[in-house]
Amino acid sequence: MINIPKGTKDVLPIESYKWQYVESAARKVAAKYNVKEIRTPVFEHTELFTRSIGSDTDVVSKEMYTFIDKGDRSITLKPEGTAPVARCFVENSLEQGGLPLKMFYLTPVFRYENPQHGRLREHHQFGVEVYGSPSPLMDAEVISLAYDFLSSLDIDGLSLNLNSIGCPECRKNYNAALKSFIGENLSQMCPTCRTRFENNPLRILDCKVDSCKKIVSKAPKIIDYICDDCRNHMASLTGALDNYGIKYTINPNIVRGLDYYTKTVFEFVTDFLGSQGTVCGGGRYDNMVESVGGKPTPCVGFGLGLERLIMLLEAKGLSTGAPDVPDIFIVCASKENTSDCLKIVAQLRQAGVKTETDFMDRSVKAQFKYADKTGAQYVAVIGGSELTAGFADIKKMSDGTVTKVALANIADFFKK
RNA sequence: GUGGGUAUAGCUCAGUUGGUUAGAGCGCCAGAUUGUGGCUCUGGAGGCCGAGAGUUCGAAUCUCUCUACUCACCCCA
Repeated sequence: MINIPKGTKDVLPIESYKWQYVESAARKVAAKYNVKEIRTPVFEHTELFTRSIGSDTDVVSKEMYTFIDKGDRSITLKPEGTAPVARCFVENSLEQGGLPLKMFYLTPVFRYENPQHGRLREHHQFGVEVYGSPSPLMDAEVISLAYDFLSSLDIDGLSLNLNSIGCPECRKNYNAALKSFIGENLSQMCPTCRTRFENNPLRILDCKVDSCKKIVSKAPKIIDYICDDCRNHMASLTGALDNYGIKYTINPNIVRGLDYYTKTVFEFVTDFLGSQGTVCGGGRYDNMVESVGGKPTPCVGFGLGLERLIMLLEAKGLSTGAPDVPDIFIVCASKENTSDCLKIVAQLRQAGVKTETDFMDRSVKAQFKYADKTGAQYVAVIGGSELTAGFADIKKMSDGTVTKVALANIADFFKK
């Protein structure tokens, strides 16, 4: 037997309705905010991710599904949704369509990680990306969209953590402060961090080596180093969130694992999912478009994990939608009537009635049992007597009541 | 990458101090008088007991190795 690859999951027929439920909720909220869908390929040139996400990040340095294709190109399965959108934006000069440009995607993403509860090698994200507006009010718009989406699924009690990691200017100051602090202890740091010290000091903050963590815990905090502009940006954002009535917590420890973030970063976190509590994470990335070769364009967005979202709905006992069921199941009384029954089935379907019937040569009783299992709302037995009389009894399965309906009018019965 | 836990029917699990043809519940299929579901009853199908090696007269059970799954660190969604 060939098994499913590690860290991936099938969505079975019996549970696919849950996905349709959250995906349709996502599309609904996107429409409400005038956000248009964008679809990009599952794979991209590897360089897109190394340049935008940052080659020192965990995602790029050890979690990418990268391979050489038959044309000798280095290809990578998308490890996140933001960079491909930036590539698409630049490649198609989407700024010419007028800014801001608001986009969303529903996409699989791939990271070579060690799977655990709420963490997979392939997972799916609902993401929103807004291009062109530097305004903190747009940050608030994006956060409020995410909040709106979660609320539309009746999710409450998530905490919104907010932080600013500054612009390149304050990052420069902070890096200097960090470097002078780390510099004194550099000899005690791991080799990787010594490289980071030169290339990307900020990355040292989430090193997992114990000795490094110990030193880092005493390091200066970035939020104490952001410039007036960034400070004001944060203030306007929090003011807007107050206006919307969205509660938040300033959490100076959020340093996202993707290098492209600037200024605002945020996470919606739950304590219902064990250690994988982040359901939605995002922020502003004003330099990303430039890093993939476009004109400087401010952007803000988020990614939201659908697997975690569905797990959360289930953990909280909230609705995950309901499977689609047939309106009517046609039970064929005997083999001689099969073609007449199928004719009726075809007519009903043509009229838009969700219709099911038996294809297993079952007895009438067994057909009924099966009809019940499909969740069909109504069942009609059709055989010789019905065909000659031109009428059939339509049985409502929930209470057993029966209505006599002309065979020609069954479709009308469902038009109410 | 580093730890811990678990591997027996489609699913959830029993399996006693190693002892013949490996069990239950649920699910599936078929019946309970001739064309009517849910409840009940009866019967049936379905397992190389994760893989390999070892100990033993004999291993689902004991030992070792491997693999998979799972949870956690970390990171992320």
